[in-house]
Amino acid sequence: MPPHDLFSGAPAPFGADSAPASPLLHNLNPEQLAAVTLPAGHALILAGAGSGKTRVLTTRIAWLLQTGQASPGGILAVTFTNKAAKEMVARLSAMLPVNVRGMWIGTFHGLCNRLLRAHHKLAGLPSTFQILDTQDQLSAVKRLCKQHGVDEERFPPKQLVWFIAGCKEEGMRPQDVPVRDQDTQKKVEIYQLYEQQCQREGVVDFGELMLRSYELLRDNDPVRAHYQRRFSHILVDEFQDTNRLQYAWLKQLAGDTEDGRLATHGSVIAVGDDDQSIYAFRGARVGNMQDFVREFGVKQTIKLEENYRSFSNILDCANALIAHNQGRLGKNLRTQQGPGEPVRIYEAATDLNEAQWLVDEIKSLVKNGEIERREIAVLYRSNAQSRVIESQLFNAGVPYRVYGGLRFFERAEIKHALAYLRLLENPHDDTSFMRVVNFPPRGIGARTLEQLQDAAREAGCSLHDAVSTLSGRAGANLTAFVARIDVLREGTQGANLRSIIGQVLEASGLVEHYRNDKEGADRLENLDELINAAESFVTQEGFGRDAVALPLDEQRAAPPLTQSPASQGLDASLPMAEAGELIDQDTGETLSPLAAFLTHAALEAGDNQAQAGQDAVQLMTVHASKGLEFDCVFIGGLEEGLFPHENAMSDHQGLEEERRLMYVAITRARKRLYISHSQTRLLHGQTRYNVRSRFFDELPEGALKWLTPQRSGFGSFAPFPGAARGYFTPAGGGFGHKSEVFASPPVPERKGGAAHGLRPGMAVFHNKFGEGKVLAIEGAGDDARAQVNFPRHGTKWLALAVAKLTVVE
DNA sequence: CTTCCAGCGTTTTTT
DNA sequence: ACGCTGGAAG
Repeated sequence: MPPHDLFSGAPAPFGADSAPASPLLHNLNPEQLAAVTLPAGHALILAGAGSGKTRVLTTRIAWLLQTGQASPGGILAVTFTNKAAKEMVARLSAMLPVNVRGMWIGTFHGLCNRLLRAHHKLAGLPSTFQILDTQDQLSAVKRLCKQHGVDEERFPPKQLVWFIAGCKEEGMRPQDVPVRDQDTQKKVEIYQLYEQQCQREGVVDFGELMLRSYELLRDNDPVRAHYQRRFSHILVDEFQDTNRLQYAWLKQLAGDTEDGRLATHGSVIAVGDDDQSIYAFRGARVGNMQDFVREFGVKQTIKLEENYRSFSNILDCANALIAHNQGRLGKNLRTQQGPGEPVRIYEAATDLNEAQWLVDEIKSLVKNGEIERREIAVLYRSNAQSRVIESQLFNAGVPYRVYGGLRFFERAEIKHALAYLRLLENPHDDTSFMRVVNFPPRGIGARTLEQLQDAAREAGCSLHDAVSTLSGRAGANLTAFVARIDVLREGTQGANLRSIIGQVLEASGLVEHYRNDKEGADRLENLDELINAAESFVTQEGFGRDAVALPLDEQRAAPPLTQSPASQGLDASLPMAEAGELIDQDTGETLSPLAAFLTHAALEAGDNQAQAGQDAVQLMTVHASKGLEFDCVFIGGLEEGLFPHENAMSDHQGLEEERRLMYVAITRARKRLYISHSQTRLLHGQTRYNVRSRFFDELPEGALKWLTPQRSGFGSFAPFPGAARGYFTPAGGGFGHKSEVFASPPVPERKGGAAHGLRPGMAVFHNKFGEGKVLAIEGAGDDARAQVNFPRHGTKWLALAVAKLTVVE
């Protein structure tokens, strides 16, 4: 990241200007201005897509500081992603010459980490506690299952991880989980064992980070009182994505509950958009917005409805679509821009054709110089859809970039290196121990490790400590391994981060191992990159050098924080100026660069395959696109069962979330939007016949342009689109042989056509269920199944070899 | 310890 | 269809 330009903002004198005169407030619309200059108190800001939400948040902070209503130390701004937090910091720095390091701006987990580092003793954690990511957590659970003889068939570790994370998100410790059945009973037992294991090893998972710091605040009156008094202004981004625990955490910081009502200090500003709530599946609770209004007695709700991103045809689509959801807080996007181009709809015969059309369209857009490739995004509901599109882009030689996949700190070789580093910090981290004890291979087999684990359990100690209790030949290699780690720890005391990592990479044998591996070149490169990452981390975080100078006189701006006798002692021990550092509040010790770097690696897994600088088409899921914007957006696969996804279609809530997802997708586009679907799609190795998505019927006709003839109702298939325009000339690549599809009827039939003769949209009669409509057909021959909706019996999948269906004319 | 193969799962994802 | 995981064989 480039260094923050602290002085590019207007050089406004602090606290001197009256609010409206401040250059900060220029060019804000009335709603934005109202939100930025809200008087102290709690408020909800309903910020529509593209309404300048981040700008309002950052300007609000800047305004609070500039007018002397708050000092940097009094601000807490919390986001979900590191990206959002970084952007806030960057924009704020550009606005004001302010010491951003004095402010608590970060992700929920980042801030929790900071709290726990500062009060690790009160939180019951060792100062060296390590953070488990999802991979680590899974392997910890697997290890635990093996150790305790848990039947992994009945209780798949993945499911257990999900269960444990779910409990924590709801704020539940094992004893809080309601046990209805034996299965739950067992899971709770495993949850408890898992907790004990983590505690013994000094590690916390992401959920624990949140839950533990919530409990820290809840159970320690002076600590809670301190932070409540300190953070006079709390701002929450993407509030609709908060889960129950995060909301409870915020309540702890905001004030105490007195006879059922929240007695709060200061102000909490929650910014969110219920229409963009797309993370219910991971515990997000939109209901927190209503709860917030009720429990905080919110008087002020401000809606930001002016959209600065898209032309009105696009917004009309978004508004019309989302209007089909019930129970919204209510919001309509508007723009001062004109209608712009119509939203283009395309129907393809096959997923391959859809991809070919898309690539042709992209090529001509770029060729005409209308648009840069990086300003074109292709969005899809599920990752599986990217494959066809990628192959077509690749064939056509169009540069593209796919979001998603393994991130830097998640790669195996990086995790190996980090495991060694973590063992230097915390030798009792058994997850890390197991990861590298025999990697690179050093003759420590499964048998030996079983013995070691038994010994450790017997002695109630870590694997590291159990090694010395193990005697005989089996222990020799282990002893050497532990000795190597311990020597390394001694030898790197006081060394700088770069040299520590360098030594570890060599001494661990990782470098040599990958050097001997003929496919290890990439991995070596990544290990090199790890050293670079550490180097730039040290520079950025200001370890070993002075942090940015403080143009803002904190003493002058600091509000009276030490007035309460109850918390005076604590206040004295929590120096304001050091808010940005990770400081042990018991010893005053700051986190070592290595410890800080390991924390950083765990909390921020790095970019998703950034090939920065390359002018490439952007491919991603709709989820991944949230918060981004592009001149031109393609949304593919708008088919029943895919978007809305079949797993979400059955219930009302699921369907509404799918609709919000589509809303998010539409509102990514600035100028040009394409929505497409295909009659057939290859999924899991089978051709599926799909009906076009119901979402098409929820868009306003006037804003659309159908690039292919719109079929009237179901069942009648248009002549194959685009063939006359020469779209499907094989490009000479590996896919040319598929061109025969073009000559065949729009619905490609496998092996001489479907014997059953059914097509989606057809009306059929069933002896038991009566008349119904065919929604989809899957498979062929004896495996062929049809999804049929019967008005009286609902939607059913019927095996055509068994079910007697007759076509109704 | 490495290599191979069978079996499994396949909506969305951040920390 | 396909890629990853884990267990068994070499």
